Amino acid sequence: MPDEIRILIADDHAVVRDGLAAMLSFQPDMKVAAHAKNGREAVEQFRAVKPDIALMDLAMPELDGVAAIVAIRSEFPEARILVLTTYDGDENVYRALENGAKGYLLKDCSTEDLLTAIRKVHSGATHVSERAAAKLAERTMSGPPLSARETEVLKLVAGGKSNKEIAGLLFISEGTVKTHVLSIHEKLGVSDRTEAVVTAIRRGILRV
Amino acid sequence: MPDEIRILIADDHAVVRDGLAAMLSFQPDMKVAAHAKNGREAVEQFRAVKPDIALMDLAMPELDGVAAIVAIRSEFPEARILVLTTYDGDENVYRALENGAKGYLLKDCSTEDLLTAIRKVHSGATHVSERAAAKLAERTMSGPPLSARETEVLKLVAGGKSNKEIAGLLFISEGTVKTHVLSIHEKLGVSDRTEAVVTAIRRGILRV
DNA sequence: CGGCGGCTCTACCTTTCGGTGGACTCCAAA
DNA sequence: TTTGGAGTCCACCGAAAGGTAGAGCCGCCG
Repeated sequence: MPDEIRILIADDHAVVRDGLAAMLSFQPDMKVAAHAKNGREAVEQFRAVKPDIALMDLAMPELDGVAAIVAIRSEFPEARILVLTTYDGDENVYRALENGAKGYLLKDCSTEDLLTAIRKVHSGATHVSERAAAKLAERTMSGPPLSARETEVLKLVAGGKSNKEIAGLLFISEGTVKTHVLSIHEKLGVSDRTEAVVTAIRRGILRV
Repeated sequence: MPDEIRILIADDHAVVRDGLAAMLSFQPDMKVAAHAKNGREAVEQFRAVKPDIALMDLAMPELDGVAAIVAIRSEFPEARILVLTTYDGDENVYRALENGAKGYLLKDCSTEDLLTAIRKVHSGATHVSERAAAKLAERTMSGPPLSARETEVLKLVAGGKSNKEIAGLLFISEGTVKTHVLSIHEKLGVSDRTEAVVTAIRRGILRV
């Protein structure tokens, strides 16, 4: 059957994978071609079965969804990847689409939405859910992104490190760390390190 | 058919609900009796259909899983509720079981594990996954729980409030706030407010 | 080439936090 | 009834963080 859509499901939750597979098994024009429980497996399976669509969660161990997208698209630039994930901050939406995902759906969408999205992406279109699009707009609105160094500092702040400890770990002066922390405050629109960390977690810049 | 297990699925993600339903539809001895997309609906649906088992996620809007468990069990003390959720801190495992959940599974379990757990709980036994049990042990090990007041203070700390601001909001002195923050540090095993917030989020004491 | 942004550093100041060591009430459990 | 924990308050100290105002270096892009 030539019009069958062959699908790769990548999600670290077995019950979600199996549930999706069971759900898709009712669709005559779709077939689950492979499963993957982390990003590494997703890349391997993509290479092995060359699915028409990859349904990809973002929060996965070993290699996260964005990294898997990057790896797959560097090898198969035509890959059609549809992100299907839970509520994630704007940063994840941005990173996924920036790296070539063709669609972005939240898991609270309906089955019909999912099937529609799969067919749309398979036909070459893109599909971003309203809420994901809203998050993207949010991210675009909310000022310049953190630099690599700032993100590095922020991670250590989230680990409860003091400015002095961070300075030691990064081989820079405590004053420089303060400068970074202050520009993090500005960019995130907060005024202390605790709120900075919470905001970053909520927006998907940091993981817990 | 007298041995059919009638199941209520409560999860805020439609694709997860539908996926689980599709998966369970392959089991001849099980039947999905109702769906609920939040805690309030879960209580209503439980009352309406009186399922043999409720499969309950914890992170839900309107009324969270634990609150729904409390409500259902106050009305139906014999209710058999099986929690099926993603990685959650030890605090959630504790609260769910403390309030009468009969089982606790993580979503990364296999389909067989889930079916086994459903049958076990239906037969009157309890079923807690290894990883959930490990979290429970962790919680038991990690000292006394936060008091209500301390949790209240911690929420405000997570909101980026200073001790002085918290004092104003709670109508207590700044010194008292400091006392609370210090005992939060002790109980969580940290030494600054930022780490306290991150630890609390990881353990499920605070939500982002 | 010139400008801009990221990264680094310095100096100085004020505010906040972390930590110690108390003290007093109230209430519940032993 | 006594003990203990929670919650409230106090005073004090040094350390850390927040904030300001610079400055220099480097690499990229117009």
